[in-house]
Amino acid sequence: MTLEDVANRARVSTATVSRVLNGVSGVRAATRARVLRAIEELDYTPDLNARSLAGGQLRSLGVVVSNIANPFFLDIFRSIEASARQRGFDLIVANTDYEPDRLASSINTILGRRVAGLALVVSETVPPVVARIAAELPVVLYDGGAHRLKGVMNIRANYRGGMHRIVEYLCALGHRRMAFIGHHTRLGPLHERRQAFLSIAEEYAPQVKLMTVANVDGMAGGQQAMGQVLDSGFRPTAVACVNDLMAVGALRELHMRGIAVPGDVSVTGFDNISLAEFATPPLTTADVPREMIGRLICDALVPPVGGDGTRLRKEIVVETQLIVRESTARPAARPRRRTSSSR
Amino acid sequence: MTLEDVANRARVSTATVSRVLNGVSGVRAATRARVLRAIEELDYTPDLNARSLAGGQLRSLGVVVSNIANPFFLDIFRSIEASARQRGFDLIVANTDYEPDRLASSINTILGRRVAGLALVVSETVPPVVARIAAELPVVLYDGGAHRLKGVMNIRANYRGGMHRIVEYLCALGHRRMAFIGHHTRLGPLHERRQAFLSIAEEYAPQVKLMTVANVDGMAGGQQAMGQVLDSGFRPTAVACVNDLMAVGALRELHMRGIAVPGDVSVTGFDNISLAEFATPPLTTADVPREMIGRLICDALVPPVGGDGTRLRKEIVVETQLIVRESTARPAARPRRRTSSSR
DNA sequence: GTTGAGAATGTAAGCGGTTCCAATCTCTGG
DNA sequence: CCAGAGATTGGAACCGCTTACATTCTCAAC
Repeated sequence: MTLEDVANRARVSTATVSRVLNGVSGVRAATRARVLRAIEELDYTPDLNARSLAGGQLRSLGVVVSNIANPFFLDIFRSIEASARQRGFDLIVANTDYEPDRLASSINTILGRRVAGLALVVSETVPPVVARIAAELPVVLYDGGAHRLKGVMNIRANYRGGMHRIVEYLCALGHRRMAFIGHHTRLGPLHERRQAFLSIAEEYAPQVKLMTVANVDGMAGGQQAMGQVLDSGFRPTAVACVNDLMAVGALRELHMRGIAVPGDVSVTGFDNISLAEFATPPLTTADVPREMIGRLICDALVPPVGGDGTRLRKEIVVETQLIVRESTARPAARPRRRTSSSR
Repeated sequence: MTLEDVANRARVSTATVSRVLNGVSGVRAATRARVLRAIEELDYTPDLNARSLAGGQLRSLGVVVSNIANPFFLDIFRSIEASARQRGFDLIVANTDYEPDRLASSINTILGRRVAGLALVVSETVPPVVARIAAELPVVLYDGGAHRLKGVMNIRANYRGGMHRIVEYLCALGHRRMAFIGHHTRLGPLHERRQAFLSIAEEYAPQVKLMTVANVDGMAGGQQAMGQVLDSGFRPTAVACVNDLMAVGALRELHMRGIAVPGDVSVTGFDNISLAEFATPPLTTADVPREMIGRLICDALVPPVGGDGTRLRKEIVVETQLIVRESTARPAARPRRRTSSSR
């Protein structure tokens, strides 16, 4: 089924069919109806490849995510999709599994499809080639870390602030021995997050004892990391995890070892994925407004219907919000040791 | 950057560049090298649209899933992606949220991109139009229910068998009052699953007491459904859920009401998503080999490198496996009521 | 009935590849 | 040294659609 078939059936030229298809004004109502009927009867589907080749409006956006299995990324993806669909765009996704190499090749594949815009929702540091790409089409980077690329809009959550609130909260509860569980800490943005924990913890409680462990993302990674902490002999009263998924894994390990949460150890996550609420116990975490982020990304990529005079904003920082649930509490009442011996 | 730019730089014709790009034999090594260098220097990316328009090899597959937020579908998707990537194919996804209308439009969008094959991993009943599509390209349907469409290969898990094992197991433990929690039971395949539970339970324990509740997919849906069961006054000793995600939601509700699992109530899931293992308590469930399913789907869609004489098999049924964890146990020792009164 | 502006529709040139077929090379054997 | 088979490479048509430009209609005003 091609445009020509439709044109023949409707006894018009392909140009007219194209006009009808694209809602261009200047087609007589009767003609339009005839064309629409022909389209209907032949149930014709335009070839999107030919369309974008021919220079029609690009109607799709590219999205690259680090780990689609992590609900955090998935939620953002879904939010972008919802916004995009509303504007008549569809999405092309690629997943990198945190491998910088795959980031580059994914970007190429997507670019090969001539998308209208590109969203990089990744925790890897993006290659410099992105700056060149940004000259040709709108590019939005989520969580790109400090690297500020020319022409690339940066959206990020204030992780430092969120972590600040979490650590502050834990300290206020009385915790002094803490551990941090993360993954892929060699990757820029993720490393940064660990640093944030360290510096904030240090600032808040100079006498704090710390340990950080890294592993792979996911529940299994969190469980394993928690095991490492416990096996090391270090007995933190609180464990902060880089995300909720790992926190759930940590909870499991604690549960299996008969360590009560929050009785013996408090655990915190980050992101506030829906699972956080369904964990046992429900996780104290920092909410990252993924829905809003997805919307912002889409807004940035789709040329707004109004004037195009407005250039992209350089950076948008989204705030997080501390969500206190039941995985955190005051530490067990034994840290008096030092105090009592001094009296 | 177009083919022509590369051709000029390498001092050859576009035809030759194309041959190099597609690995067609019959290009002198020296020429090939020259072309490759030009490609490198210009860092040229072929326009996939133009390529598929021109009738080159189609290098992408379309996948439609019902609910990408459900890890079950996500896992299958990822498995397909892994297999596809290995063969040099990439994926175009669409999500229907269980809405039959969106199924139709998703299929159109994907077809608009001229994919090499189409996988429908959906719980909705597929529209008859699919049969027509199947005449043009390979189509695989997962979980398509009873509707056997001409030319469409059907892959499905033996849900009935899995449910059989679950119910059998629960009955063997001594359960007689059971509930079933599902979602979207008006959709064919999902309805079938509920029926399977009903008929099997009936067969196994004629005196069984049953209740079935339906809601939306997801943890929240499971929690709500569990609430409905309890509010109704019915006190089952075992609750079977249509999938793990809903089971986790059910667990949460039980936990909040102070009902012990498996002490007071046993709970089972289905699918064996990774979360099942991390739930509290870990879920007894039926493992559906998603990895294998994804591979089978990909194998069916990608024309095997060997002879093409082999036509698609009509149907493949994948077996499930009972995974016993800690969410199930014998019912509390009070169901003697009837027996004791008769003595 | 003409005329002419503006509306409606048709014509045809690409968009960036692939591939059939023809043209040109490269060699081997006579 | 030349013919001719086989290996390389170039030329150009075409894939399905959009769009600038040309052509044809329509109809009000003269």
